[in-house]
Amino acid sequence: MAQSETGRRGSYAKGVAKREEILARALDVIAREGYRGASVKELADAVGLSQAGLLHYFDSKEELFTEILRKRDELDSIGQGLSGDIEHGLTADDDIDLAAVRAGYLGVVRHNADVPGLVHLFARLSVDAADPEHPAHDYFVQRGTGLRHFIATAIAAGQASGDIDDRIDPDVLARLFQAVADGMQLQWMLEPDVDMTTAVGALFELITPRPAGDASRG
Amino acid sequence: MAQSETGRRGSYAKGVAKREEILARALDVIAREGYRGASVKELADAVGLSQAGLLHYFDSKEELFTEILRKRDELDSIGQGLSGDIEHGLTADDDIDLAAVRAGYLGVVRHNADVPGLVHLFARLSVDAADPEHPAHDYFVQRGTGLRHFIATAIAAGQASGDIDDRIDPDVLARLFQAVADGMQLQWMLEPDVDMTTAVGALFELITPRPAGDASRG
DNA sequence: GTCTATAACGGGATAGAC
DNA sequence: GTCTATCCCGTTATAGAC
Repeated sequence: MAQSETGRRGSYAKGVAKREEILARALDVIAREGYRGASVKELADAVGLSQAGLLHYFDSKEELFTEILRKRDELDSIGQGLSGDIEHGLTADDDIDLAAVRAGYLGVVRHNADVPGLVHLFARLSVDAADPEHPAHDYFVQRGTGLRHFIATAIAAGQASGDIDDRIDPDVLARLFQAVADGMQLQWMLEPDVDMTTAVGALFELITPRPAGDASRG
Repeated sequence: MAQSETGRRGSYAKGVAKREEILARALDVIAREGYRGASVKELADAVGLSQAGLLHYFDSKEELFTEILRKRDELDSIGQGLSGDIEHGLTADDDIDLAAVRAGYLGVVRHNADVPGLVHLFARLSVDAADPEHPAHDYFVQRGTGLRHFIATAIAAGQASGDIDDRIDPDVLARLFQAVADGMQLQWMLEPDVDMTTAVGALFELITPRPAGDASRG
């Protein structure tokens, strides 16, 4: 248990910076070269450190990977600066609408196509983190909660304004959205030709009472 | 590469039987005690063989696990005897309706709650199998295709009879269903309290034009 | 702070006895 | 057909030099 926190002492500043640099680099490497049960060694090579050198900054492999995920979320989340919000509960509930959710989702899908390794890592960890003992368990729980809150808020707003079918509870619908996102991701990993956009677009269409809903809000 | 096929010679009969017994036993153990990156050794112990003894029947660890999954599918698939159909393309397309899909799904959900280890193994492998080189890759592709075909057929029928919203292409909807099933499974693994049924019920509700659709067909 | 070297372990696979 | 024994590999983690 070394410096798991973000620099509580002045002299840690350098170390923290290096940590960040390592994470950024690792993210980059995994994104491009893929994650095939990546070992600390592999990552160390990519980062330009020895295995021991890398573990100097992270207490264990699992902590390292959890940090990588967290960093990824920090960099590109649903919108642009959503990630902070996801973790702390959203700040400005009002200017969230389904168009934003949709746009954000499309952006993520587009981006993910460029970083298959990260997607793989993410999927892998989300399964492993099912174990309550796993270091990333809480991370995934919180991430899911925040994400659903974000979506549910948008849905509730849409229902209030009559744009969205109000038969379904917003929280339930949010779960549905999350499930579809994760599930389609899985299908895409298995068969990269599938178009995640179509399925999600269908879901959007299903929740709109009107027949033709191309974009924008009513 | 030993006897990967099902008994091509008479004298293999015993071996095949033993294989089956091993798989059944392994399934049972994983179901109850969970799958935590299970090793061949662990499984061998559970089955009452040595590691080498077990590998006498399976060429590699990965083949073993793929076989386990296949066996699971054989035993409990969506309906009762669906699995064979899934693999070979459905036989009787006519008597499939959404009620059957729904009932089948509910059955699986209920059953899965009793075998968390299997669910975990399945999820783990479906991620790993994204790699085209993975021995279970084709299995998952085929399984998905069959499953979606099954669902799409039911949907198409429902649309024809006016029970289902016909805005969405059946194949796309089928993907959506699969995604929801997989995605909810993931959420459930992370937080066992979530009720998979509710979300899927919501999806069913979304695709029915009518407000109150409790069960049965129109 | 970073390296080399190595410990300590566990994995899957294989050889060979029975 | 099954076991024991062993091999060889890769893993994480640590000790200690620089």
